[in-house]
Amino acid sequence: MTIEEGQDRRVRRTKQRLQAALTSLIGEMSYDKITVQDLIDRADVGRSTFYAHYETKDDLLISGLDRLTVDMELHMADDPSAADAILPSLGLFRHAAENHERFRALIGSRGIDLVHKAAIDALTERARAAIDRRSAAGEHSSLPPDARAAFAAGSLMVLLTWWLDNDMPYPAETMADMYRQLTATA
Amino acid sequence: MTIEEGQDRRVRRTKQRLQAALTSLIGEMSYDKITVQDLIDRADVGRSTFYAHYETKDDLLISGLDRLTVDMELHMADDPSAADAILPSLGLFRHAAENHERFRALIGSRGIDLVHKAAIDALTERARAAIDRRSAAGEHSSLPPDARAAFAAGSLMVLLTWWLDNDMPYPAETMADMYRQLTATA
DNA sequence: TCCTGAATCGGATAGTGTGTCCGGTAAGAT
DNA sequence: ATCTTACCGGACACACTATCCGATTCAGGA
Repeated sequence: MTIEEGQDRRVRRTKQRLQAALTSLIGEMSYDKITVQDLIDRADVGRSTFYAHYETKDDLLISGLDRLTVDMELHMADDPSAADAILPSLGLFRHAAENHERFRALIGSRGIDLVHKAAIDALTERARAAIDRRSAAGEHSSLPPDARAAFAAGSLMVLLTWWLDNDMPYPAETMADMYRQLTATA
Repeated sequence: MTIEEGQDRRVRRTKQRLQAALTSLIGEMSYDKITVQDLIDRADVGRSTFYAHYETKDDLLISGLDRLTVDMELHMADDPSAADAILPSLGLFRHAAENHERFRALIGSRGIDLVHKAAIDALTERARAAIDRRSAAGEHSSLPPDARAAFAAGSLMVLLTWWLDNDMPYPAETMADMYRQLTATA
């Protein structure tokens, strides 16, 4: 549930504020230390108002996640290698580099597990589609497609996490190359 | 801090009880729903007694983790392919198959993130050592050892997780083979 | 066996956070 | 202008945490 158009202005404003409060707070403290009280204080919104829109703190987080995954998908589509790779990683690495503050807070070993999992799910789905496309095109692999997809998505996240954790010691292009090399056999 | 020898019998008994209570409860409900009250009820131990030994619930969990990682290491050492692979996976897959209830509760998408991370850390360290050994033996790789280690550990966990989540549709041997194939270029 | 110190009990307590409720108010929609 | 809906804000019941302390039990050495 991203913020939709056909709602009362007040509703949009409130959701907007809460989302902003969350991202702003995530930058300051670890996610699980954030309380609902913190959120409504920062958003300057009444307590009951929060619960009128979201069940829990996690709910608010997940609501905002759509944008993240959509963004990821979007940037992966721009990748010049999108055609031949199961998961075109260059666009993703570039996107992560551009938004590294946000990405570091959300993904990575100090990130939020919920987000991490959501990202993996999105990537797995994409990988699965690419694999099916390939096999429809006549490519044969002895490995089960599910496992290949899980591997492709998981190992990409592993590299991305490592990269973010280590302050991005290489350019996005190098990372994409690394990923391609490491998963060449898949 | 595993349960050590040189302590008062009562201390050992208490810790033993609490550890048992935790593992037993993990089998019944998700880890984050478990409260300290649940633990001391199940262990039949006073509240203050719990806090005399552990700071928090996580503390208790982490204390018991040593055994898990040591077990993993142990079983990986028994692996016949231990010599030539960066991470010998067969022993691990077999060990996971034998204790699949426990492993499913701890690792995997429905598992406990803390445990997952601890396992990755242990594997990464092991992989790092193997890589250093190789490079000392004259092997050259264009990829940074840190990244290789993170990739080896992470992708092994990905496969293990996928395997456990999907009710182990293949024997451990097949999984180990899969892992070897998928990471052949590393 | 007896004694001493340590561990445990158990119940009280302060503190924090959650989630719900409701009457009153303010702001949007038509 | 009026009707509708969202919001406020404070109160409330509840759950869980973490600490404390006097009383009790128990382990292990003399």
